[in-house]
Amino acid sequence: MTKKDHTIQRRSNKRITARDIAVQLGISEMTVSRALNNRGYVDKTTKEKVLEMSKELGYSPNHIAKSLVLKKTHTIGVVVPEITHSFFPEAIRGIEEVTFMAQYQLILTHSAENAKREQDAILTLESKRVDGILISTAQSVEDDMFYRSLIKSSVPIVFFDRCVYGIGANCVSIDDEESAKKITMHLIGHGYKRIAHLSGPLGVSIGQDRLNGFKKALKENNIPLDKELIVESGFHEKGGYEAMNKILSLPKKMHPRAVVAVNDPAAFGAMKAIEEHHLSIPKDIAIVGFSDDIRAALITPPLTTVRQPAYEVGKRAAEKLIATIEGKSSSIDEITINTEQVIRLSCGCNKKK
Amino acid sequence: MTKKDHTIQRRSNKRITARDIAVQLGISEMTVSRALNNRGYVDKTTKEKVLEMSKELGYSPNHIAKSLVLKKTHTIGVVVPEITHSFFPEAIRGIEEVTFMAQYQLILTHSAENAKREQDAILTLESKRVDGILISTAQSVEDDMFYRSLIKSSVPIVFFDRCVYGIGANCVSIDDEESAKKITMHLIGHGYKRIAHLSGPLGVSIGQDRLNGFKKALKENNIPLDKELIVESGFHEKGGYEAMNKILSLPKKMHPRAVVAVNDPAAFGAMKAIEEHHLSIPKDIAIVGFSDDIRAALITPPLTTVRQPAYEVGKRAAEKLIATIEGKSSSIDEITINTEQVIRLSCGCNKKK
DNA sequence: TTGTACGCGTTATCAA
DNA sequence: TTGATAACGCGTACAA
Repeated sequence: MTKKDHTIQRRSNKRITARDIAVQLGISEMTVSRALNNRGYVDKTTKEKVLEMSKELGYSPNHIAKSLVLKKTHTIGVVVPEITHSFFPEAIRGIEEVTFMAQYQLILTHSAENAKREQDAILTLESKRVDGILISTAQSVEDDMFYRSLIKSSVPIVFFDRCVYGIGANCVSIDDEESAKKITMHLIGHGYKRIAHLSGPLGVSIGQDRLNGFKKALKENNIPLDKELIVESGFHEKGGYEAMNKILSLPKKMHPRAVVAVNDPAAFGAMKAIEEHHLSIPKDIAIVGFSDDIRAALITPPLTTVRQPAYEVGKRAAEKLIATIEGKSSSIDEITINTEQVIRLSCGCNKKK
Repeated sequence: MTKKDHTIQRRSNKRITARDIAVQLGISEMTVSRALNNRGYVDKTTKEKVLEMSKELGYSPNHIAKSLVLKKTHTIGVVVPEITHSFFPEAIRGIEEVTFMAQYQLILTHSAENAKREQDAILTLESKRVDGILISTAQSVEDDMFYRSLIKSSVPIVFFDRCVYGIGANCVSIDDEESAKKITMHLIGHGYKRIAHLSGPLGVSIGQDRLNGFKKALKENNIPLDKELIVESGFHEKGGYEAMNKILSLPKKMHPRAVVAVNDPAAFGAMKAIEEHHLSIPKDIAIVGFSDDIRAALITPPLTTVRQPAYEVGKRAAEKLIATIEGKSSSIDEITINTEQVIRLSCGCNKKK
């Protein structure tokens, strides 16, 4: 039991356990456990010895064993459709800030917009016994059933950004409908009447919501809805480009005077198409996006858009999840985060007023 | 043991275990385990029954318990300094692709460029018994000692992008020095002689490496090094702006004709400073960046830069780590990934040739 | 082909 | 203030 022994003890590459410390000190594992976790009564001297020996042996507590008995992993699963979508790194950052403070780690999974992969990820997360899961769903949402049984399971869930509604699940998202309505109103308020919409995939809630907001704005201003001016573009540049080309292939007098794109990448694609048709933005066609992509301010002309506070969404979702995990919240909430309009040149609204 | 019983069995919100399945079927836990994992001999009929009952009860295998006995978590820890740095989402995406294929999950931690937080993260990852760790270090690297003892521990480590050299660790990174040298050579090749460098923090390897590459290029072309033209800007826009202002506060005839920025954000800041001095890019001062930020192509004038294959870096690092974990690789490698020059207008090199 | 005993590293509980 | 025992859910090794 001399110092030398301790050194020798390290020989094998086996991990040091609480038992090793106990044996070295000639005490029981329980005392070691208590000393290391400040739980129950431990003699001050004993405690110091334990701490010292723990350092000397390079002890690293085994959280796996701890989790098994405590039934708590201090781990949260995060499922996102596409890590590189500029929105998600920001959102993850918000999540991380909250979970870091609360001492949870994050298992990050990426569904690649694939429902099957998403389900597998969630199942794995359950098997890893995460304490809760944050989900932003893939585009190809198939069966509600999976989510319905999921929220009945013992793992707390909070959806963020892309939610599944109507199944009694927690959700933190942008007020997509309201925001889309407002930005459309903004165009209308500046005299535009004939307005097109490049919509997201209608299977995804935000695609549907933004379309609805667009429609509501028209309706409230008694502007008739022209179905040919609503084209599904999806969330990417390519889709925006194609959708806009489709619209521009209409007879000239049917062209829109303004375009509301479901998001900025789609708007970028559309801008390319508009330019290729030798039309000017915003003189011939005004355009607005959605998301305040980092490129929006730099493109020519700078794109008017709706800023989504991604960090805030992630933060609030994580807060709600942790509150639920720790029993401080039992309600089911649908939280919406306010957006902010960023008026730039692409909508041609600066001059008119 | 009738069907009815199974349903009743679900009452409590306790998790279903292999034992529950065994009891329902009147067999042993081991048979259940074997059936579920396709290991050893199991009667075909028995196996089917187990699988069916497993589904019926909604069994989710407890990976925590599994990990404890198998001493393997199928989890990899990732430590990045700043999730939102455009480089990292890409790199994580590369990591994710590899680990997904190999059936590992990712615990993502973020050090916020803080060495202390990074160490805590690594310690926690060790306690969670991850099978390996991928690290991109924080700017404030303090003691090698921590890393030295880390790589001696039982957890395989691979550094990526920002490495700690000279301690015998695996590393996958950009050939920073070579790339910086090449882009500087490119400027020199187009007639620029008086060239400034906005350097990164010299405590970080990439800051040091790029500076060295810059110096080498000058040296090989017998261009004298002017210390006043090397200013530490750090990695952000603000630092680039300030550093450039410092340079522009020199007497006019000491101004550089070209600038090599440590990365694109720093270049953006510098461009702002140059414009505020009513100087034209590239006519008065040419500039090049490093990293091919998503904004580089859109800014005016478009920025010449060095594209870093972030996805590739992440991918290779993950491959090396998994190979090490699974005993298919035991060498210590320093892998460098080639970069690619993206020549745009900011360097004024297009016209001259 | 199936079952039994034991161990993985930790903590809760109760006794000393 | 400390220790012995059992348990968390699963897999290995061996026996049947």
